[in-house]
Amino acid sequence: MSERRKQFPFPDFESKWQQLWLERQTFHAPNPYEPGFDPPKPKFYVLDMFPYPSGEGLHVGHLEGYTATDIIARYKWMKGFNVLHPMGWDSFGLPAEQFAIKTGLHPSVATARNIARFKSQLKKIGFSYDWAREVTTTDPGYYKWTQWIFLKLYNSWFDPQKKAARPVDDLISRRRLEFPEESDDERRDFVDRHRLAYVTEAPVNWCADLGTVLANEEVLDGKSEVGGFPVVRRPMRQWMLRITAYADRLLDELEPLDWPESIKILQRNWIGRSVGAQAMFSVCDLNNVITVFTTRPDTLFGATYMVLAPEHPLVDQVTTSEQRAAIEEYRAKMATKSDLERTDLAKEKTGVFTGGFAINPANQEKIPIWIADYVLMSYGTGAIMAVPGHDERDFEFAKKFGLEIRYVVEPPVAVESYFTGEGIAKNSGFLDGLPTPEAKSKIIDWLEKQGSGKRFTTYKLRDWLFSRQRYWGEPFPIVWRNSRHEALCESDLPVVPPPLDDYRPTGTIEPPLSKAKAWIRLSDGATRELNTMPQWAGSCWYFLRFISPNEANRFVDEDAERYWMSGNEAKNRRRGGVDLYVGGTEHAVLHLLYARFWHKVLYDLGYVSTIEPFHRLVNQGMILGQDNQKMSKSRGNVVSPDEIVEEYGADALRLYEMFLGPLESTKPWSMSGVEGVYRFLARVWRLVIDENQEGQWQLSSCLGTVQLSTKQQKVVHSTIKKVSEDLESLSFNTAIAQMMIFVNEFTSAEIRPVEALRTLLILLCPFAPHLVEELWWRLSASFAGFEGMACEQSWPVWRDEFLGEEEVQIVIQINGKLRDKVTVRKDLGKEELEQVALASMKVQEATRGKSVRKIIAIPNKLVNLVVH
RNA sequence: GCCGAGGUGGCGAAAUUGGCAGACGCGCCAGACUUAGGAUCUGGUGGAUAAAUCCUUAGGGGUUCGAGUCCCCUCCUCGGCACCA
Repeated sequence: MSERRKQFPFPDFESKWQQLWLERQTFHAPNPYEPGFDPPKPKFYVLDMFPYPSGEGLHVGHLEGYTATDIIARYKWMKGFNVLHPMGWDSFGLPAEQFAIKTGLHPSVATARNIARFKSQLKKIGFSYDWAREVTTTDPGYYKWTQWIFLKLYNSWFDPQKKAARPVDDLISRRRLEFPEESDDERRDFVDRHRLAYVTEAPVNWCADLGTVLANEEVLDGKSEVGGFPVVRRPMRQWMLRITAYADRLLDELEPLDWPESIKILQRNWIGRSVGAQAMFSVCDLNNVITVFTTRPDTLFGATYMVLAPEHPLVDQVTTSEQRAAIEEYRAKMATKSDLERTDLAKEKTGVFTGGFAINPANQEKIPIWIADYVLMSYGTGAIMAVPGHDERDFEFAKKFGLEIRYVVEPPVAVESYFTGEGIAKNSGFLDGLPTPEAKSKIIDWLEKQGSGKRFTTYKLRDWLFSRQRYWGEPFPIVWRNSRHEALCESDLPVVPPPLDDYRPTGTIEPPLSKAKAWIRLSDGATRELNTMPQWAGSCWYFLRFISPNEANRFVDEDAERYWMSGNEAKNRRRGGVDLYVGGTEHAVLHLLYARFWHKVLYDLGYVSTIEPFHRLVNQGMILGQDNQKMSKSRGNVVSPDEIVEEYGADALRLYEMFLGPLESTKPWSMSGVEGVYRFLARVWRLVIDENQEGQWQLSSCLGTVQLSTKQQKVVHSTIKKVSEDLESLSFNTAIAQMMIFVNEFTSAEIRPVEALRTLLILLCPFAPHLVEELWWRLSASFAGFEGMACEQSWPVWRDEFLGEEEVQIVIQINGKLRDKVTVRKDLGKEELEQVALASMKVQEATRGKSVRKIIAIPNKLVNLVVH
């Protein structure tokens, strides 16, 4: 096929226009105070999720979002906006390093090569990126500022009163005032416990095959998200970021964002705010209490036993000597099991009695304390009060081990076994007769008065495990001295990783950086932190660096940040952010949550002007292979953009990416579909260009400057309207369909009015920019109105008076079924419509011998006769 | 199990406030032009039927003059979470 002559000569002109756009800096957006900056112009920041440059290159799935944003960017330029549309590379992190290990190439070499490959692929598609703003997370000039932001996190704490991050210095001086007698070391310990970036020894997700720990978000079903290797829990000393401090703000400030509701729900579920109470149970014969969290404090009188997680610190003390052997056996069994195995056993409840008892604070009854793996150490307090009458899990456990079941809530309709809904309290002393919400509130008040409980909110969200035992990541700007961590000065940034030849995992928990003996030791005896940051670090703020990628003195230029991130509502400029952010759902709880967290910290400390980074978010759907399966190398169904550009051209690729269906939905690729839009582009070409006897392309002889017919006028203006409106709602597929209708209409015209073609070319320009520029340029040789480049024309405006006709077709129904169609004057009144309908021959036939009960007439639409 | 998104011709899909179901494209069929067609142009194309007509938006019920669209139930597909107290 490639031997065949192309239907239009895209190979001759695509690179020509790409070069011209570059040379003339057509899509360079000036910042405030820069030459060419035009203050009255509105701004528009349209952003893609930047890729990590893998060795595989791009496939057509990546390009769907990129094409959509490019069309919007070009459209906004034509609408008179100053458009920020940048691209860069998320080049640190596990995938890049795994690839490097596989191929034996140093990550820096492989990364540079992959970036070059990705960039040339993107350039061939004619995206209007402002390449002067390109950023690379592995560039020292970039990660200097990633490290700088880490220092801000390290040197801040979360003030619960203000619900905001504040410099840790404030905390130190405050502490000094409050506890003047405290030693420096004690004060440091206190401060270190409050930093937003802190070190802790905690059970973490260790993946031996990857040689690193992983964040909760990176572990799926007990396996690593990258590679699918087994992950086990083990205690290790790690860096954490205190994202949990922001849980409420991450939830509440999510509400006003223009994001898909489904993504908001994913984030809400991940944060998992749960409102209830803590209650304290004293342990019999021990001077100790077990604190539990419950969302149903109203069922306290129904708590007939307690369960501790096997790892709970009080298990040892509670266990009696008779039960110790059984408890130890159970705990040992649990310790060897991975999280996956533990949840797999979920079908059948297991557990062991500790021999110990606690006192139910509500009724002073003695209740047994068990341990069971259905109680998780990582949630709530790691201990529960079991209410088998009103909780499914407690019910199953109580049934299995013959524990007492007591019902304390009367359900609205009688149920067997257990009832988890709301009802009326019973068998609950002073709560009896109260509906659930009132009972909850009353028992909490009572607990608080007794000093044995309080209102409490728990979250599923855990602090963010921020260190990795990897080579290819940002080094921490931290050194250790006398087993204490210390921040480096800003002037020491960037901390550049040592040029290791052997950067593979060590096979132990020691990070690869431990191999760089000389790099580790500083002259003053301090040693460097050996962990590196996770992949997500660089992507937490890249959208800010795009604003001023070469700024040397600050992570982002202040004026430029205020300009590009500002909201469009004058009344609330804090409600700003990127105007349109397009990317896949896979980042719903990882990147999008982390980036929001960093942004809020930067906002609190006064470094950025908006509380949220991304005002409007759109998720593009996945593109499946032609076999309806997920595109993957192993299935052999990957479609590369290179072959499409070669065969059909960049414009056909762009157009098909948008024509195959709505942006948000999952849909399969089809090669014959590509041919379809390719044929459409060829029809546009032939609308303007003919082939002469010698086989050369020349302007068509059918072109002319003639008056448009009413019908043509209507097609032109309804196309302007449809394309404009569909672009605003990102309905690219239907916009293209309308342009096809336009072309079908004018293909059959004897003389093709140049004015109409000019409008079509402008509308098509954001979609198929190369073809349009070429035709525009060729037309400019013989016709007026084609000065400059097509992409610099202003967007056309439709006029309603050309949309309508004097006559409209009216549908006549009998009992809701279509019986006839008539053409009448537009806006004909109801009474006249009824007369017209009754006069119809078909209606008279159908209603003969029957009575017309009712007539519904909707002007310009239909008449429905109800007949018996 | 829970939460979310979906289910419309042979295929990808359209369808303001409920108002002609299937726009547009692919595929298929026929014709034209051609030495030729895997190019192009023109016409046709949801299903059943000889036809008038009837049926048709996963399935069932409901509201309505009128339902792809609103309400209730069931089934299926995809995505997320998963003993979260």
